[in-house]
Amino acid sequence: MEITLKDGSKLNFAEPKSVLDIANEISSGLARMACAGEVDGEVVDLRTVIAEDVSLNILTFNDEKGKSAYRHTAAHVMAQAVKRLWPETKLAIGPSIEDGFYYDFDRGESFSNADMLAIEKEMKKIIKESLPIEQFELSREEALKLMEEKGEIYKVELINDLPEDAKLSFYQQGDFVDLCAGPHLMNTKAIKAYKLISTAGAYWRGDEKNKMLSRIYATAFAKKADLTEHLEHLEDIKKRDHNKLGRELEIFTTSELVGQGLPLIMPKGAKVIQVLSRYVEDEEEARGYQFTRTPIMAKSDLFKVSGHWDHYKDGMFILGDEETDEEVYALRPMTCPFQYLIYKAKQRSYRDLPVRLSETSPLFRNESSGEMHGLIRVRQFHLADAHIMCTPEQVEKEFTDVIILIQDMMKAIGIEKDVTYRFSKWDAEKTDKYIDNPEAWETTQSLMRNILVNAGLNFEEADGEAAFYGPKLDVQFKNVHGKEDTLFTVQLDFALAERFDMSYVDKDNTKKRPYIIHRSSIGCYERTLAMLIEKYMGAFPLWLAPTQVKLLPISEKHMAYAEKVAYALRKKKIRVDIDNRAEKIGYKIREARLERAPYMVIVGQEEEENATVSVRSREKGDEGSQALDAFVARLAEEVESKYIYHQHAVESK
RNA sequence: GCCGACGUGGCUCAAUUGGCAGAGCAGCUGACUUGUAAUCAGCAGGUUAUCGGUUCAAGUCCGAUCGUCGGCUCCA
Repeated sequence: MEITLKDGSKLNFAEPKSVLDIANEISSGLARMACAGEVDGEVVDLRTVIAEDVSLNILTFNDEKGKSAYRHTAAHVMAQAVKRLWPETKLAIGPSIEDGFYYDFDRGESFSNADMLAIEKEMKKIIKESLPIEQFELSREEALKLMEEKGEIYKVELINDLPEDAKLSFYQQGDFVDLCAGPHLMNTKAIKAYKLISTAGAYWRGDEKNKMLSRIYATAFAKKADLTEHLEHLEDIKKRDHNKLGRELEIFTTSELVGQGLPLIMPKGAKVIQVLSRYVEDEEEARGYQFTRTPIMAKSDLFKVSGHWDHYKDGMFILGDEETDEEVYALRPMTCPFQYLIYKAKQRSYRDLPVRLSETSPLFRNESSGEMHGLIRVRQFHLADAHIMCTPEQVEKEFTDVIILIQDMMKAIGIEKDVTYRFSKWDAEKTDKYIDNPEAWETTQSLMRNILVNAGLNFEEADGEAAFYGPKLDVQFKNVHGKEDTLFTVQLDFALAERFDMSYVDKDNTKKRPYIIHRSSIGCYERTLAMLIEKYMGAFPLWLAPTQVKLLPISEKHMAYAEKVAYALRKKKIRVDIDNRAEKIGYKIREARLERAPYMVIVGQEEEENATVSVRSREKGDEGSQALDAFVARLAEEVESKYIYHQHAVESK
């Protein structure tokens, strides 16, 4: 047989050989590093015997899939340690994940810090014992018998749910056996560096109706130094956490008196949001949006028509008591029905379409108590929301224009490379979650997929992530903890025009249903602000910075000149703060740096005499002195160039 | 909502493991009038998240509530 390696070279063998043997043929060093193999693109165990011509890639810890096999093995070692310490513990599942691995256990109680240390210690023993890891397969009957004997009820459930013809693969190391498709390393001693990170509750099979198990998150690396680096990285991440930094920088605060999920945006945070929303509204207006202002609450009847009452009543703030009151109101969880009624307030002709209605909407959602997180998940927030009512012929262009708008917004705030796109579809199984109209779902989804493909977007598809009334394009962003959230969304709604009896009169003088696109441009301001804090570690780009110039007079004697400089800057709409305290200049600089001020301007006797300023920028540090006029012009231009960037984009279309 | 950890001046943290709540920074007042990452001195600031219990005695132990954090579930 002939084996083709990654670099194109070929090896010939007369006898069948395992992946590990072949790795050994290449070099003993590679064999030591090998975690798994990839045969004709399929990941296989090192034990897999190859008997025919294939292309083979030996995977090490440096390959994602090799890393995954390595960590999965570490997960088995951890599970073995837990079983040794607490034999009654039942095993659930233990996969590798992005930065490590976890294992879910049912021990009746959760793991304490002391338990975690004990587990780490036991893992060390298991690794030292150099237990060979062996793979074997069983028939369904034998597999069930083995797992039942061991009392592994979760494994029994897993086996029963596997298809009839599934191979039932097991891995064994010493006294420990686990149902597992692999691949795995050859011996427990291969695990060099590991660390238990945290414990958490997790529902069996991710269903809240099931029992809550105890999950242990951990990680493993091939080198100790890499583990240390990873742990340091985790510490660093905490420093950019918007929830900590945002409070330190006086962007927002919270109060127990106000309540959970109700952040108080402080002047600096409010300034960033104001600058952003002015920008967004100007951009939208330039692209043909009209603005509305609609009530923050409505009678329950409105939400009953839209269907939100059925789907999300538990998530709404309801004013009044349905049992006793004649009329019940609710704070609005979304803007759509209000804008639909504006659309319906007059007769629409095909000539009027598309109608693009935009609003910076305060919205209220009664999120469950465990869901709130800083500014990312809150109970009151402000969405840059809009609804586009258009004809079927206009849908593709309108949808594509929304994508362009969102991409322009992302460029403006500098995050276009930090996001991923998700095409969120319905799930035919979950009939209670989605409007039951399979045909409409299929038509709308294929229409949307075409639009996304034509727009050249690189997107993943996700089942069961759609809105109840239609599929979505979600723009996803990962926060510092690696948790993914939707930042922006565009939705194709095939259902609500019908429910609200919305129409337009077409060329042929018949009434037709418009298509509706729901979209946010810059998303919800609170969440976007959180993302910006983490992205820039509080050092906002100049045009967004709450304070653009921090003016630092050398002493109180130079306050008058400082005021003059401030006036010159403010005339150009540059946001200036003067530090007029009787402190030394070094002290003032230190504080201005901690505030992340983009520019510091130092003025003293020398500057006053020559009508100059001494500039210190966030990027370059001390830039020396410049003529006041020149500095003002430079800054004004730097801010302006950012702001008008996309206006040009519109004009050039 | 569920699992777990946590809650001491604005912030960061002490308090001999049940025995007088304390420090630094920030704040205020005064002095200094300063040239590129912390000037000096003084003052003020706490019903230890809240409520209840155990005890001669509770920041510390127990219970409930509220809130924060990490997960799970959910996210129109």
